[in-house]
Amino acid sequence: MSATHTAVRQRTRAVAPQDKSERRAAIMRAAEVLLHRKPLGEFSVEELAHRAGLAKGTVYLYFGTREEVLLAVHAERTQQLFDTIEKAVSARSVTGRGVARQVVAWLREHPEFLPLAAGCRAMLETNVGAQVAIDFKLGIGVRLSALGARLELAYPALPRGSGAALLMNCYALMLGLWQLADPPACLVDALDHPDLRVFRIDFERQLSQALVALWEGAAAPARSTAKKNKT
Amino acid sequence: MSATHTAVRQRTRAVAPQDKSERRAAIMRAAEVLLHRKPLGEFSVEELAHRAGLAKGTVYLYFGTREEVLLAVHAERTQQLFDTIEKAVSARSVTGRGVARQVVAWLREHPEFLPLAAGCRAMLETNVGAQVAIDFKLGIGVRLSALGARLELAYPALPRGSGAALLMNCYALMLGLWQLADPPACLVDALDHPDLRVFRIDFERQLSQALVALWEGAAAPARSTAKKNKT
DNA sequence: CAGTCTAAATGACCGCCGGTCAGCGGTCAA
DNA sequence: TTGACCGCTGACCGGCGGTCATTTAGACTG
Repeated sequence: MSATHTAVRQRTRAVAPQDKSERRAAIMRAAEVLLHRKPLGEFSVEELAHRAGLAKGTVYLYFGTREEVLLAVHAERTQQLFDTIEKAVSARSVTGRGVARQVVAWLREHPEFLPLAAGCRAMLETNVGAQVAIDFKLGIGVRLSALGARLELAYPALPRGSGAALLMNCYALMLGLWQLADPPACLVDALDHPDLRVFRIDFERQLSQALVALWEGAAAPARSTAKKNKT
Repeated sequence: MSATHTAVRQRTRAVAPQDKSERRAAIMRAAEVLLHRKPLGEFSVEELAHRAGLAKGTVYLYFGTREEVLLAVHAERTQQLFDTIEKAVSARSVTGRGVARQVVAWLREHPEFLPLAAGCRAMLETNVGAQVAIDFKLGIGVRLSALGARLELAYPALPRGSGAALLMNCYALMLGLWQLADPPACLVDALDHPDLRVFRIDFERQLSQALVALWEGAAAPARSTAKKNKT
């Protein structure tokens, strides 16, 4: 009775472990393309599968949930961002401004990064396996610690142990500033309104300036802080 | 044939404009309660309506979409946060540390604020009428400009016109730092892992310190910035 | 090369949820 | 009293994330 299944062309099968990881990677590539074309909210598994040349069910052989696909893509991109920062920090003389310029340039080349980053915590909270979430955070944590330490070496004014915290602050500022200032599509026409003028900021410029402030604030054990608590 | 409708208890009707706005407010109150109880991802209109003692369809008489309910609640809460900041800025002597302490205290009392704030941009982008989005931004923009101006008065070291930008930077940092550092439920057990130690930060402490750095960076026309571009 | 068997791939199907709308009945002016 | 207006309802719809019985590629054996 349930001969509902039609005859089907099946894709060549991924049997060897290497084939499988290639297929997994192919899905992630397709996801990236899709993220370029559509806003995050319209990212559907059906369309992802279609773009990857697979059936929807196949995607779920390689990823647990829709969010895990997105998280995997984001983890990869984040490592690339770390590469960029690492290169900048390894430059002759490290300044907040110099690093900021590199990061801002990288962001411009990867416009899909910030939307994903902004949705990241909600994904971790909502629909991602605990182990996947842990692995994601681990990948970032390891890199962040290492980069923090390297930063302290390259920039001796930094108090010992505060390198990673400085990086987190910078990342946080970047993420939050984008969420505040990047105008959603439905608002672009209205930005001329005088009371919306506040939001017409030069994202890259303001980000740079704020990063420099954080940078210098971390280097100089802040005056008004020093006298008070030092635990 | 379609006498599928059963006999029904109807709620007292909101006829007068005031009744209507009260009902609208009641829905928002119910939404707040729901946000206390459940994570944002599990916020369903069905349950919202039930908690408000209404049918699902009735909610859509007062709000256009699920996201518009959330946005309305968030707008209200944001105004409260502005009130807090305004009070802090009106204190005898304004310091970054003083304002930071007030804000952090307010955040602790309103734990549902940051998750909503983090989802805010995605909501504006995805499923909110253009006019609603504009009104939301307007409400914040007006307040932000005013508060920025007042901040410049209270804190003369600030360059003219940079008050609102400083506030935006502070808000951005707070928002981003929470997204980075506040552990999702599924990660709380794993935080003992050495490579996750980086994320075990004292949110309130790190936020305070970073805010102070931004504050002082804005007050002192940054050294390394001054010599370079000034457009 | 034919036969056998493992498991990769498929897509129809399920349940959930945001959103709709035809109909019910409370309210109030005439 | 009455009838029209309109606030409210909840069954229903469509879309989407996720499942799983079924199909069959293709590895392996003799």
